Amino acid sequence: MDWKLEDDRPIWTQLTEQLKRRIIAGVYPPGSKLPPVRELAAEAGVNPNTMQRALAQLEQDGLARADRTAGRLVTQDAEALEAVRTAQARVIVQRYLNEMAELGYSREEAGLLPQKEETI
Amino acid sequence: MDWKLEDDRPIWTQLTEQLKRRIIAGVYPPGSKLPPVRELAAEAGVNPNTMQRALAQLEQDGLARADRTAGRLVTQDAEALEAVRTAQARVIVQRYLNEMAELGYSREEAGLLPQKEETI
DNA sequence: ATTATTGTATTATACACTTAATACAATAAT
DNA sequence: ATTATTGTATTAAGTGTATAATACAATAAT
Repeated sequence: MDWKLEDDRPIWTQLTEQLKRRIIAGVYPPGSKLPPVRELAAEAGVNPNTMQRALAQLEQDGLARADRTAGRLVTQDAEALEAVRTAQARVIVQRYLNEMAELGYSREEAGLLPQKEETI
Repeated sequence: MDWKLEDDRPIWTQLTEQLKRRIIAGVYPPGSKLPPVRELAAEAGVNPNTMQRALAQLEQDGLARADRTAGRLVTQDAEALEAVRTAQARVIVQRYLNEMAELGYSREEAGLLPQKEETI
């Protein structure tokens, strides 16, 4: 999974999102140690300050906590992770349906398109 | 349809998107005259300069053109409008599927959820 | 004990976005 | 003819984002 950054939203928010996705997807398993800020920043090609900000948000969202010098650990609360995952999914589905509705697609059309997106 | 503005992306890009949606949805029919910049700006609660920028982008995308003092007219090319609509839909569907995949949902799950989003 | 690694903080700079306040040119309305 | 309306341009100020360059404190590694 690469670091994909668009330029229309603050980088640090996008970094937080992608860190969340990696944690949810098991790239950084519960209880494991995250790579150091500087390393993550280098990977993503951003300034360490920017990655630091993204990690601070991750921490505020309860998905990791810093141990000063021991590094930064992913939360071990598997239920919390699953809760985040379903919450994210709900947001994504709702936004999808909303956007399609604004384009004038019916609920049925919007519901069917993701299964055969070649037909669009 | 209200002017919904989030604060994590430039306002002018969001305004352009919503103007597009209104045109596609027929709020501003093909060939019709758009409200003046100042009026649109007042409606949306933004600075006229910001709305001006959004309209300039709309123009660059070929959905309207300005007549100096006669106001700004929506394109009459209905086919172009339909093309924009399907292009938008394609983007939305693809992004939806991509985001769900990143959360670890299979193609089938992602395709089914929009039809019964209550189950999430 | 010394060194390296880690998270964190600070200061300065540059840039894009947004608002505010005007102003101008062209033409529609009167 | 005069006025109002329209799109457009300009200048200034404030804010948030991102980078760059350092520095510090705590502790793991040696």
